[in-house]
Amino acid sequence: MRERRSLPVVGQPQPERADAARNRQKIIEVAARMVTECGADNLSLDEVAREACVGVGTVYRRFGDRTGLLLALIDERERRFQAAFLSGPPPLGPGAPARERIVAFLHALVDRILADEALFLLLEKGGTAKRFTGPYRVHHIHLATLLARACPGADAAYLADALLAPVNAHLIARQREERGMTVEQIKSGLEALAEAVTRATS
Amino acid sequence: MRERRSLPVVGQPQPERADAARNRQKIIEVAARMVTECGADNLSLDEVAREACVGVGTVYRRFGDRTGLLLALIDERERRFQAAFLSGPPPLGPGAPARERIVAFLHALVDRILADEALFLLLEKGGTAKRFTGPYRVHHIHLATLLARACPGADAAYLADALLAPVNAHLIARQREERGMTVEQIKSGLEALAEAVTRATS
DNA sequence: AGATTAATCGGAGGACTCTCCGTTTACAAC
DNA sequence: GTTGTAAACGGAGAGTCCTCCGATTAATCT
Repeated sequence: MRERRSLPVVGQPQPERADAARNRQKIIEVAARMVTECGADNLSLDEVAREACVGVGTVYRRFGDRTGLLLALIDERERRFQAAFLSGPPPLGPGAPARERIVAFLHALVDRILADEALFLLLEKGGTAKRFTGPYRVHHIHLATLLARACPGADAAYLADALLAPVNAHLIARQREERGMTVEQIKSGLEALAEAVTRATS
Repeated sequence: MRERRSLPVVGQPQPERADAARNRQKIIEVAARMVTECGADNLSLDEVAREACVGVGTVYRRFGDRTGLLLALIDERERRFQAAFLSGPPPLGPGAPARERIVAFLHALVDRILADEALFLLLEKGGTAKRFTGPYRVHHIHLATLLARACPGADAAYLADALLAPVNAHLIARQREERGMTVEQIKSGLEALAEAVTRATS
């Protein structure tokens, strides 16, 4: 047993080996292409591996499982979205009254989900574990913070879950396809909900 | 080509053949037992078929797919629940003011979901198609009717979706396990939501 | 350069869902 | 009984997800 070759830098996650990084990139590219080409629910990880010229094992080591790959595909747009509500211009970002920010956030979230609809549909099929692990947690914290400010005394954490629950790819898809609702109608439904909640407890 | 042997009785679905009925029953029994014994997420239809001494094809012809079997397992308790809110004693059944019935319904729905928690968790993983095909549709119609009475002028159909959305096995499981909420806390969160909605638009 | 070693690779294999279709069987009519 | 036929049966097989582990290789040390 010898000493470690180099001291690990705390806080800096060990950088990936060159081949690993290359493969991660290639897998993401191939998967993204296949999703836009063939629709997302037929996305087979075996096929992704084949098209990317790597073994199946490689896909799973890099991304853990199907859900992990989905989260990676969602990542880029999601970061922009998060930047927008955390530090962008009002009313989505800081600077506007909490109540307005809540409505702006819900509207933007609808658009966000529609932009990656197929991916979110797939994501929502995964087990509880990861479904609330990715973007959801961030959205929840943000909304709960705004709600705590807009309605002091209420259970902000619960209300955040309750407002987030109807903004869900499966439900929205069904409202549009089966009940013929437009995006505007959905947004104003959410707006009414948000206003009812913030008015009731202030 | 000969005439049909007997005239089909309109409205009465052709009765199942004896062997078919027997197999359906046996499959349901076996599946129910396996769920209570081994937990529900490890329920393999191959294994159900083996234990029930039928071919896999039989399971799929009887129930269509995994979700179909799940719905059949849920069915008995679900019927009792529906009878309770459609024609049972108030405040859940008819006779109480709409606003009270809404709260009573949401509370009862939480209990309903917890009673068959494992089954509902599985059910929610299925695609959009069947998830909104089974109990959901009935719950939605009922709640929308009550809402239309309690808040005339509002979009009752949308509000029903919005109130139903947070009553969802995955979310409730997470609220309890990860955030340590009690069932009572969840119920009073829902109650606050329902009151905010019905107050805002009346 | 050459050696060392831990990280990475890749694909065989197990378990699962669901489909297809040739074979068997329940039921009704005679 | 016998017979005809629509319905039901059952299991092989295709397509998936994911795991495991021996072979390979990138990065570092001398």
